[in-house]
Amino acid sequence: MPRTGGKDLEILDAAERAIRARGYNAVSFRDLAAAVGVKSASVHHHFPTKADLGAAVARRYAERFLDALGDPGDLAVEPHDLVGRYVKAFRSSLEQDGQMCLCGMLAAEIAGLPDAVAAEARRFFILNLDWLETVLSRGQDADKAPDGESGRDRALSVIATLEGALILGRAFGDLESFDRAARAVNRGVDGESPG
Amino acid sequence: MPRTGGKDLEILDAAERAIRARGYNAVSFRDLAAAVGVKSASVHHHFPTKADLGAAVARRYAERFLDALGDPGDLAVEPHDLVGRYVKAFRSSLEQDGQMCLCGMLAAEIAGLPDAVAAEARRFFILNLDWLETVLSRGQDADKAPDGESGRDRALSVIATLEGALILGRAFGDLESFDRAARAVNRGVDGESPG
DNA sequence: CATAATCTATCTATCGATAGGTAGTTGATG
DNA sequence: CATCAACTACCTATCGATAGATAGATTATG
Repeated sequence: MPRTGGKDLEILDAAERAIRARGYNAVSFRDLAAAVGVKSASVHHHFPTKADLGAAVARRYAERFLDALGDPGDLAVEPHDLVGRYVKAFRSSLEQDGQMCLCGMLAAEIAGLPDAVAAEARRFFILNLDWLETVLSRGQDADKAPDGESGRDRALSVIATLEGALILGRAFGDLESFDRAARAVNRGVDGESPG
Repeated sequence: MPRTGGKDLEILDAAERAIRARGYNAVSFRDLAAAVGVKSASVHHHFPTKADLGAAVARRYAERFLDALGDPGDLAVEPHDLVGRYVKAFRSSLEQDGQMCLCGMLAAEIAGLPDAVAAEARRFFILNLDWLETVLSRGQDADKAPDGESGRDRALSVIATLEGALILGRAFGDLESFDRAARAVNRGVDGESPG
């Protein structure tokens, strides 16, 4: 077997976990090396610079995240359920040791990041907006958006609410704050004239 | 005159600016000292430890932020206008060199912060939720919330959306992303059955 | 044997923090 | 008014720890 380098993945896992917990600038090669059970020089062997490592972590994260969401145009799944899946993807961040969304964290720190890392973070949001816009455009039969708000606008507000809900969940250290903040997302999608 | 120590304020200003731009862990005493025109030892004279400085920055930020919002129970101002003022307070962050909300940044990094700093960040959100809940309870005449959603829930979603909108605005480096994401906040407050 | 992976050892730069000293101001005492 | 103690705000110099990164030797693998 060609062996796809299990250590690479171990390092990426450790780096992702550390960045999501404490931020890019609070992560060191020595910490990661200790977590994986090697010396820091070995981490440099797999990822020459910290920017290389950070960009690789962000790229893998975005890819995995989008894969888990599935096809936004899948007619076998209702838009409502796809949005529910989307909310759940964010919620699962918090469930794992109260972690942030990796790219939400990176975007907050963006002014202090290497260009390559910042670019990957931006890419994550572009891909997410595209996915959400596709889903939301299916759910709206034109009469659902009489206020001139575009699907892109709704996609932006959905992502914003969920990233912010993660921040609140972390600040208060609970899942309930996230759930209560994120409730508005479902309401906005199911249709908003109750009476 | 007792001289209220103008240098303290200069240091707090520089620290707030740096943390909001790049995060707590990307800020050093030497950077701040250089920005203010003194040596790093002098910064320690005013704020003995980094935790002291971080907590002082967060406390002042929360106080100033709440002061700017004014009285949430002021009957001379419509709830709609108070929420508009709230959105504007967040938007002004982005207008100043694309900065994050200080406490949004701290909450994201919270797992890597000294306890005293984390506590101040939490306090910011408590105070904001209280303010918003007061405003939103005025705007709802019960028939506006038939879905069993509490004022606290709405307050959580408003803050979440705005913190997330700042993240998007930073990721894309523009004000438009923020404005489009934040539009949902105004819609949710003005009432949501367009007719 | 050749290559990949890991090690030891070390470099330079910077981190937060401290020690000790020097002006300049303030306030009380004689 | 003159002197002295106390305090404030800086400074220089340095500490031990850690940062990212590199060189070169060693080990393991195919």
